[in-house]
Amino acid sequence: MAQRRELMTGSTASLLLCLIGYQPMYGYQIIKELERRSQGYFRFKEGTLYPALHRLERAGLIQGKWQVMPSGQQRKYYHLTEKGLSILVEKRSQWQDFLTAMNLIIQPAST
Amino acid sequence: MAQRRELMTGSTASLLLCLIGYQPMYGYQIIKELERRSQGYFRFKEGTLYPALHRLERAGLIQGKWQVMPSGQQRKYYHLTEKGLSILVEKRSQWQDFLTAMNLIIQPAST
DNA sequence: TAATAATACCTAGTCTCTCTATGTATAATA
DNA sequence: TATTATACATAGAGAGACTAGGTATTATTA
Repeated sequence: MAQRRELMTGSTASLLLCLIGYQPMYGYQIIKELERRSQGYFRFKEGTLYPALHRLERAGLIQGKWQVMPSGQQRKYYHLTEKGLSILVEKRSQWQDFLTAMNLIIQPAST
Repeated sequence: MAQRRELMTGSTASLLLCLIGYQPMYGYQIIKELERRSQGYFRFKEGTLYPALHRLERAGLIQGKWQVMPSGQQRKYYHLTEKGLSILVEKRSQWQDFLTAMNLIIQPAST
């Protein structure tokens, strides 16, 4: 919550790839979904999300497509590319490694 | 390892407070201890560690004291301040919250 | 109906943090 | 004697999160 900013760097890309991996999503939806699924913990700012999405797209991990709603509203849906999927798999295992290492320090069993 | 840089931001302060909380330590020792305890995962660069220690000291969370070894070598031992201890407690619980939220996204149980 | 809130996208500039590269100095080892 | 390990330090580059601002449409509410 308050202190989240610090732990955020580096987790952002994983979170976005993960969500978009479930199903194609648009930016605003991602913000809401992240908040819902994390039970209110993640509250991405637009100034964080949109640049992050653009970075992922430039890197070829996701691809965005504009869609016009019946109402006339425009949304940019992002879906995972093949490369994005393989990076997602990689990032999941990196998260596990990081988690393991952190717990060795943060929750000490002994000396 | 390779990708650690990303996940690192924000965990550094917690790791340092944690280690120094176990016992007063000096910089070089912290690098070695972090690597040992994390079974090789954490390999802090000096350019990361020393500025981080200085930040923590400026913030009043740790305090450094020069000590001269019998050999003549100088080491700067850091110990936790009271404020540092309370922040450490806080950071431990923040880590738990972050971990919980991440796992809700990264390891989905359902929709 | 008018005002407000929610939806939906965007970015320039600031701030903070990690890392590279570099410097200094001593002790231990080959 | 030369090299490696120990021990500290910082300037500058690069990356990413956030603030603060902008545009536009739709839905709600007073």
